[in-house]
Amino acid sequence: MTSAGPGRPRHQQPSRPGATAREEILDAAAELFTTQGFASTSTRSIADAVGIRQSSLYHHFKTKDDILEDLLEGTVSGGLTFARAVAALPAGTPQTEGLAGSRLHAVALYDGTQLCTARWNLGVLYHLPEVRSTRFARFLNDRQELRHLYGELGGGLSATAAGPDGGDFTFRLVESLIYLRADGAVGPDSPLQAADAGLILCGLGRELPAIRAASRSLIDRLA
Amino acid sequence: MTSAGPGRPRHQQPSRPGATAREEILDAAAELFTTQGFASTSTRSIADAVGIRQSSLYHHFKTKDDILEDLLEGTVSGGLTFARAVAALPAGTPQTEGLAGSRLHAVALYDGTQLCTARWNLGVLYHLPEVRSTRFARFLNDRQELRHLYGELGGGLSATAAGPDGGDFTFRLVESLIYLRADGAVGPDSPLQAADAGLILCGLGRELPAIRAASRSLIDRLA
DNA sequence: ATTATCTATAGATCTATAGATAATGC
DNA sequence: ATTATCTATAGATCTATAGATAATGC
Repeated sequence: MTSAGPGRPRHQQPSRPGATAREEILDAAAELFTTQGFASTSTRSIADAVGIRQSSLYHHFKTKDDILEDLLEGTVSGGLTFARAVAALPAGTPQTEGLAGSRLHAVALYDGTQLCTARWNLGVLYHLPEVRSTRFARFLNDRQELRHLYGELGGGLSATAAGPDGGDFTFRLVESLIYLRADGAVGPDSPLQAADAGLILCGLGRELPAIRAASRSLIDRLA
Repeated sequence: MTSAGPGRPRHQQPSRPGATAREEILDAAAELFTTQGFASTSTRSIADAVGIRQSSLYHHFKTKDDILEDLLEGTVSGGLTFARAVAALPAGTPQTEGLAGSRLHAVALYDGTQLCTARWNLGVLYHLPEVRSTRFARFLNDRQELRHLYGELGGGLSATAAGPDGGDFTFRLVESLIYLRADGAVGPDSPLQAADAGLILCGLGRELPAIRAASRSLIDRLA
């Protein structure tokens, strides 16, 4: 299903989505890390899931930590790019801020949808003690920047509109979708309603339909 | 500083709170599990932190999993006992439900305070994939019962007063304190404000001072 | 020549058990 | 006799490296 490139044929055939061997490894690792845990998942079990030998992983990744870093980075990079684009738009023009909070809503909806619909619920790995180390500084920095952008976008809103801490509160509500999903309350099947549910709480709920329309147009333009 | 009981003297002296060796082990394990991760923490490092030999752990616990089970159970048992007592009170009498939501508030405040002030932030272990196994059925069942009690207590309230899902939403907000604390926004120093902050969002905020007084009296009577 | 796989293995763990030893309480 | 510790170790891992092999592209 994959690398038509050179090299010795595989010991076993894989049954894994992914255009390249590297992507198959990432997908298998994501499944095992989220269902068995990171430290409990051996490089051997990842390799088995892909259909290659344990040592062959090291042709694609330098260490096991590198696999996790790639996965974590992938969960935040899209949202960060989107949030940067939204934050770069001039605020207050009818198109971008026709309704107070629509920029914040758009970012939250984008992120929340991603968290709910991604193939694996990798967010459960965010708070692993292992991830706090400087080894994952790039991911941690990106997540921190995203959090700050929420703060900026929520900064101009009234206290009730974005919750007690402004945009930072919205950020935390969006990330709480991770645990909703872990408990089975939300999933790829019912993503948008849940993301909206999180936002209703922000006080944005009063004008949700109009805000939703405004934020959708932002997403269409920027995503 | 501990077990004055019989047995050979310890190889090294511990510097760990706890009236018994068992409690010292639990405290050391809690620190290491929350800061290094469960699977990444070896039984040897727990023993080192206590000042005993690795194999001596097995006199107090049958397996490493048993240590985790004890710790998890300890985070939920107090709140469950309290919630059962509150739910057993007749609803609607002035003393117990003088204000709509004060029973729910009392339970949430009790749990939230515990999550914020406990010596270690063990809640970060709740969503470990390892914990989902039947091995931890007792903890999982207790947490599920607590969740149901939130649902009962929130069932009679208006939708806005307890959030979109009733008490279940309050349950999730309270548990989100775990991640607030992991991010340093809340801790043993600023527990009650944060727990209240979580509740403001439930819509209970409107009459918070009066509700707080009613729930405090519940806590004083039952805790 | 480059790429991707394989076999084989070093070296470092890690959990749990077996059995000896020392201190106390009866 | 009971309790709590210790030493020693079995047996099973686990990560990462070294070097051989096979397929492709130039």
